[in-house]
Amino acid sequence: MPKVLSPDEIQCFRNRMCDHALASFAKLGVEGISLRSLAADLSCSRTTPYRYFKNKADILAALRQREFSRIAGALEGALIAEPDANKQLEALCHAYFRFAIEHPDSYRVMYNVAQPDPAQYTELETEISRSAEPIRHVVNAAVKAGSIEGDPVDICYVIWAGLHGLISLHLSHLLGDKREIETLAVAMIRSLLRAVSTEPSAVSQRLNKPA
Amino acid sequence: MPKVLSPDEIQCFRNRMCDHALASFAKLGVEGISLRSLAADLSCSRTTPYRYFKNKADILAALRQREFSRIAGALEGALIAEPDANKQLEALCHAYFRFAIEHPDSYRVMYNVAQPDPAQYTELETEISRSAEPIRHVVNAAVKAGSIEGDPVDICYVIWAGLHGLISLHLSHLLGDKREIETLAVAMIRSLLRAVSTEPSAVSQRLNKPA
DNA sequence: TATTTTATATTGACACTGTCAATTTTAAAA
DNA sequence: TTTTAAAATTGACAGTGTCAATATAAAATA
Repeated sequence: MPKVLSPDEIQCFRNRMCDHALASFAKLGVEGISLRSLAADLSCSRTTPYRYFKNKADILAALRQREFSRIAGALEGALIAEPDANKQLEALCHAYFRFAIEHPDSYRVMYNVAQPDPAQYTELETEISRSAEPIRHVVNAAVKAGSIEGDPVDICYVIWAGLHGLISLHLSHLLGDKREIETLAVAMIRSLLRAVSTEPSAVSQRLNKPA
Repeated sequence: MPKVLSPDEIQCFRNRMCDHALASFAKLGVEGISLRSLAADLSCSRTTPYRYFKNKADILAALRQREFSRIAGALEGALIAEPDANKQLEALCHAYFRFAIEHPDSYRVMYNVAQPDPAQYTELETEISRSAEPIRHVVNAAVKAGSIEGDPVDICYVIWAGLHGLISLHLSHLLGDKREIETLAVAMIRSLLRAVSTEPSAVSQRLNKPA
């Protein structure tokens, strides 16, 4: 009988494909990169990828699932043992920014690429919601501890949107290249914590005054 | 001699093309819509658009320029005569959200579509920076009046990012369809004003407590 | 070892795309 | 009515995603 591909071999091919697709999709968009050129990168024929992926959109979904899993892991790793829930939240926000700045292609593929039939890829959606869990967890704890106040879901969304908005504008080169993104990230995190915290003194500093 | 197209006729064709391209590009992306199908919408031949646009990317640039001009006009119109700079800023933020919610396709085309050779389209970039001017103006006035404190550019970016982030997540259906976007918008604006304001009492309310 | 078997890989083919060149149409000027 | 050149159409080409048909090669069988 024939040689059957082992699960490891299949996973290896899929990973190599995702590796090559990551930078390409992020730079030129999914439609800007041909399946044929990706196949050439892997030194295989034009239709070989069809044995490992259903179609081109399936490659994108696998890639996004991998990258969402990656950021989820990074955020889970940033859940430090720290009694002060506000400091925990601050560390988490910094970890979110750090991942986006260090892996801009990943972030672009996660949020800036149109995914056809998103509801069809349940494992992708699982990783997406896993990536949101650490913030949910810390915010819930902080609300229970009383260090921040309000509807936890609203707070999560406001914080997430603040982080995501700044990263999104930065990655679209809309923030003026002279501004240091790290400085803006610190300002944004300080603003968000100040907005939701019950004790203004803990994060009392305002945005930097002009130099 | 021949019939020469008047500037009005040229503008009319370009506008009709942008009208059809708006919803199409927003829904399926630029590469998901063929120039040929757009031409069919206009009941003209496949290559007729090439007399009015340099190429497909040029259609996108013209469309984005038009939509950025539209939001710029909306924000300029929201610059109310109001002595309280914080209320002015709040009105402007609401106008920003209102435009995005009422014109989701426009917003998607403005921020969610990869524009090839962006630096080449100077008139587009002009409209982009015009759309940012009202916020800059109000923030500068508020800083001068002392009602908000900090580096004006940082503050503009933080506010813009907060608004944009929430809209971006909403338009990507990442906010949970049950949440009312208007509620979240109010919460976000309140958070941003609270974050930059010098007088917490003016915008003292925190995010809504759970129901 | 030689043959069969069948999963894997490749090539062929098709409809479709963006864009240029060559051609036809058309309306105003002569 | 004829001329003229802008405007519109058609032809053509390389390139795309994807399916069907074919070729390859490795493992199981004889």
